[in-house]
Amino acid sequence: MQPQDSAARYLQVKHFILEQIAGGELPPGARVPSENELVRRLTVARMTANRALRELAADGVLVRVAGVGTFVAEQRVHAHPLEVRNIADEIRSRGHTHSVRVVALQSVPARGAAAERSGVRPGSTLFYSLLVHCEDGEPLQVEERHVNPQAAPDYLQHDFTRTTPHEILVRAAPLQRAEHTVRALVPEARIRRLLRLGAGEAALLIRRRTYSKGRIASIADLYHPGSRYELTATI
Amino acid sequence: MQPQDSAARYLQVKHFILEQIAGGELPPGARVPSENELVRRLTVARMTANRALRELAADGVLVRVAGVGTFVAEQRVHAHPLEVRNIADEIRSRGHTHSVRVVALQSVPARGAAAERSGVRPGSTLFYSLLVHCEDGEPLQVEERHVNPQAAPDYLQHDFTRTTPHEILVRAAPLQRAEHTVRALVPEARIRRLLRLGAGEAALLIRRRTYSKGRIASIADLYHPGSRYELTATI
DNA sequence: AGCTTATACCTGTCTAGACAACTGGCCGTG
DNA sequence: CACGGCCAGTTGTCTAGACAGGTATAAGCT
Repeated sequence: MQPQDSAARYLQVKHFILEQIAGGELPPGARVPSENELVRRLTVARMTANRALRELAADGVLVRVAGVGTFVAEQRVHAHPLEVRNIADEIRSRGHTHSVRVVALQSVPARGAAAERSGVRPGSTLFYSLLVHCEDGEPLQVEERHVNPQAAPDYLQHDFTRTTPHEILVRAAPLQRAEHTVRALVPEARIRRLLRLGAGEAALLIRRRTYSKGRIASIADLYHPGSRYELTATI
Repeated sequence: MQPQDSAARYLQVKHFILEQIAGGELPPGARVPSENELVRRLTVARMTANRALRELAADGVLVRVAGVGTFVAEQRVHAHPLEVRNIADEIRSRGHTHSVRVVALQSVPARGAAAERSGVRPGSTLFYSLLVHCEDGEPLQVEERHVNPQAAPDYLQHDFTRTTPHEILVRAAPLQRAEHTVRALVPEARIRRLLRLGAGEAALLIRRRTYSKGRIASIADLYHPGSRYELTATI
């Protein structure tokens, strides 16, 4: 078993490909280096390159055609399963650019529904952030989040255009469990404007509650435009 | 490339395991033959056995622990994050009464989008059902379903007020896999009326594709009122 | 008894080589 | 020009062997 800092070779190959997709050197439809090419360039065995490409194909990142080659998959319009995965990776894995707009970032007193849902006593302080994640400039997710200060004391100090809230939380404390609730709704005007939705358009809301050390670490309301986002899961 | 009728060895190994799970010889939690055991019993290379077990683990069928062994995962199909439970069970488990109204039940020619999604050739026959599931008389789900006749030849003969389509399909043929797609939308008038939704209300659409014997067995579009239904998942 | 060590077994990974099957293009033939 | 065959490149798979690292158990020592 390789230690974390020197990842397995097949993971290095996967990252080699994924980074080129994220960086735009490999746009959708582009031909990916063949297995033998990877063998030469990365000095690995063909089986290792094969495993990397095969797994990326299984994830839908690549498309392989026997006898022809391996190509970057055309943009999948849908998301991956309901795993705890951040939207930035999801967008980048489609080869698109991810950008964030920070609408609000502050500490707020816990009160009313938010306090009740967070499980903290009313009056205590919560961190609050409201971000808009865009794919190629188009808003794809509004992330409204309340964070338990005990789970990430330096939450407000981060630059959210560089790291996502989820990454910060994961780094601060291991997340044990996540509860998801998925609903369809026609959002209030505030959310609608941020997502640039029409008046009658529906949104998909994923409310994600993450737990760390037995306490609620964060509650995130993730709004997505119903017309441009869908969740997929395979059992 | 092996021809279809003599599957690849690693697929044979996967089937060898899957059949023992399906047959009950390997209940959840049971220890699966180790890689070396499979090498001896099935006369394959260890890499081949390794790939089979690794893929089954990636699918969540097995759980592997380095240094210990490989085991059948606990409750597979019924505990997946996005498991969409039988709506009848779900309603009854809340202590409410479940009732069904059969709006349509017929065989239809496969054409257009439905044919394409089903993977059957245009012109062949599909079974079609349109049901409304109610909780205490209130519509909670519109179930629009296309069924592959090969998966359940006697589909149209059943009394859907007593058994649900899903139960019939499970009984007719073991379901291998299900794909779910979740979307939010403001439904067309036809669905809106069946759900007794207001003009601007959102609906949660779950499209469920089930596979049996490698073929699509059924495609179901499940519409739910956004205001009264939500999907929950724990990871 | 309690602790340490050796050991057998397990998964995880990597390698080098091999053969099969598919694809596209090149080239010669009719 | 049309057709068929050859060929290089690619993916798909399988093998036998190797080493690393984790885990549980048994043996041995204090």
